[in-house]
Amino acid sequence: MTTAGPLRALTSGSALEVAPALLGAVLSHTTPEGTVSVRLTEVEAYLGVGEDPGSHAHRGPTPRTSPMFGPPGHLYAYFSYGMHVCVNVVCSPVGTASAVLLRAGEVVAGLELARLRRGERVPDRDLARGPARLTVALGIALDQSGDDLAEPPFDLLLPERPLASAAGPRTGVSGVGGGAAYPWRFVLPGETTVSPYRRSPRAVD
DNA sequence: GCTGCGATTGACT
DNA sequence: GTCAATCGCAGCT
Repeated sequence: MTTAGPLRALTSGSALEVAPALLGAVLSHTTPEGTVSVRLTEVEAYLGVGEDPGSHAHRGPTPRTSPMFGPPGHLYAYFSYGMHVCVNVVCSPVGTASAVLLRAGEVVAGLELARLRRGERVPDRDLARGPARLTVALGIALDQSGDDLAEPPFDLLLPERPLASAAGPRTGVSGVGGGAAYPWRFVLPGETTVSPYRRSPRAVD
């Protein structure tokens, strides 16, 4: 494991390079209640303007998506379906707007606090399985969008060398072919905390 | 100004 | 397996 420093250099590349490198990384978030750490087991890459119709940045910056156009290594959080918050790591030079969506992970520290946030009856492996669940387990709020992941209350530890990963179709993306047209979902093979694949309800064949 | 829809989840049949 | 909940944003009138 290294500190978040190298993240700065790492995130100057394309989301397609950064996404697999983030697998196995441990993201920590500290609040007055305590610290929760999640080891990332599943991520998804999103590119910028004109490159990726599934990306929020596809049509250019808006107040919501502006953090995606900001410096790399920062957080982009957005509100979805009227009730869920999902988090991305911005990983492109200023103005490029590519990012990596954190889809699932394994809670490796702060288990009790994560259980408190997610509910006592939730199995441990489900605590951070799914993008909105991961956000809740970490206690990240919408107003933290744009914050620097290399600064407190955050910490991001990267694996010393990239782990073996597998690529697959993106989930939850509508349009022709659904997410299958963009195989930019990366997982750690064999992990039990990888979220079940679900095609977008509106995907078109 | 108004309408439709989404990078989802959890509850229910 | 199916379905409702819920709201900000993009696109259109």
